[in-house]
Amino acid sequence: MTEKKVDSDEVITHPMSEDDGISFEMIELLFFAYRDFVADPDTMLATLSYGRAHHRVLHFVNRRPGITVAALLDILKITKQSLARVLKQLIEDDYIAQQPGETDRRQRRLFPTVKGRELALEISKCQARRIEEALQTLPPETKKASKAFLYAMIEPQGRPTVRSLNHGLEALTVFEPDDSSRRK
Amino acid sequence: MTEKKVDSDEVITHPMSEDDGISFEMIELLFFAYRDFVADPDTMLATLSYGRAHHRVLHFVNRRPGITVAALLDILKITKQSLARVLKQLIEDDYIAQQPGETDRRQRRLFPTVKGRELALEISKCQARRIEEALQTLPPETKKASKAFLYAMIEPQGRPTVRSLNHGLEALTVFEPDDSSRRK
DNA sequence: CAAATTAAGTCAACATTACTGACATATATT
DNA sequence: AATATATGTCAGTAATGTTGACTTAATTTG
Repeated sequence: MTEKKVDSDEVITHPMSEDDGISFEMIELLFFAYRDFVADPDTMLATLSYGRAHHRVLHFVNRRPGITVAALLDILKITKQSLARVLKQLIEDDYIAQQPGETDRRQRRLFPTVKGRELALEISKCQARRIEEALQTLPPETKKASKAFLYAMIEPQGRPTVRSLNHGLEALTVFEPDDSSRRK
Repeated sequence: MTEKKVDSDEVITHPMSEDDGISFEMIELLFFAYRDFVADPDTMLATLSYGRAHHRVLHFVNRRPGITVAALLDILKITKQSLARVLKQLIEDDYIAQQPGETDRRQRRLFPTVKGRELALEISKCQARRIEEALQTLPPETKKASKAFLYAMIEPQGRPTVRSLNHGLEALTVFEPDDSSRRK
């Protein structure tokens, strides 16, 4: 019966700290850095009544024009229903257009419109500016080291996707999984 | 009247790439790394029917036992209402306890219970493990460089808070703003 | 001391983003 | 012809966030 104590007795007053052998600093840096990192896009998109979800869809469609819905779902790790809502709006508002797949006409491939590309670039520029400004104040090797760290923080099975976005390995689930004759 | 073109004409087929002078790689690394970073806590807390919001409240209360509601709102940058909902549950479930402030009895200072501390530590350990595993594979200077980068990514006005969490500058809006006679 | 301010809680209403599960349609594949 | 796949859609629900107005209690200020 010692389970239920008086409130003032069971309370802990000393802070959790690095003494516990845990890198709280890094944990919190990730939290705060990411929070501020997405704040800019959030603000910009709010003027269009769009949210973070719209941004992500717009971004990856611009990074992989012709991406299929399935591949997009795989990147975003959200459900079809969640995607459908924001995608519908983006298409209605002419930021994204659909075209049936040439080889597989069940697919509805997603492409940015000119308007969509402009918006995506505007937002990315804003985020890139924050990154560049942060790096400016630091030694040049910081960028490489940070990239390596963030990359290692990603689940192994997600890493190929990330790489493919930057090195044009388009046949890697993301783009044209049918045209995989070139690799593998 | 050249604004409204046929769909197939106005579509953009080439990917946005680093050629546009923007570091998309870093942007996406932050996105994917953060997504996987919060996935572990999300999973653990889901078993308690808690979400990310609960985690954040629990975390900072453990990092700053005795924190006031106002200071917590300032860290989390959410509204009183959003906080109230999750805080109420955490108190009901005996993860967090309230005590009136000694000098200012309007305040309801928040403390972790033993149960709350245990949960917070468990989650932090999990996140720290991911960080340490990532760093293990990389040169030793990576940690310092990454910390510096993430720190520089935070809005300047938020940086003192981050530092205070790690260096016990408790009198910095976060903890005991009344008892500021000791420093300053 | 009375008035104003502050810390916190509460209520109502609402928006966004996410989820699940079931079902429909068209197209490919076997 | 039967099955599988890609996508869309519907209904219902949950978590998290917002705003604005109001209350209570305690502190500060004129």
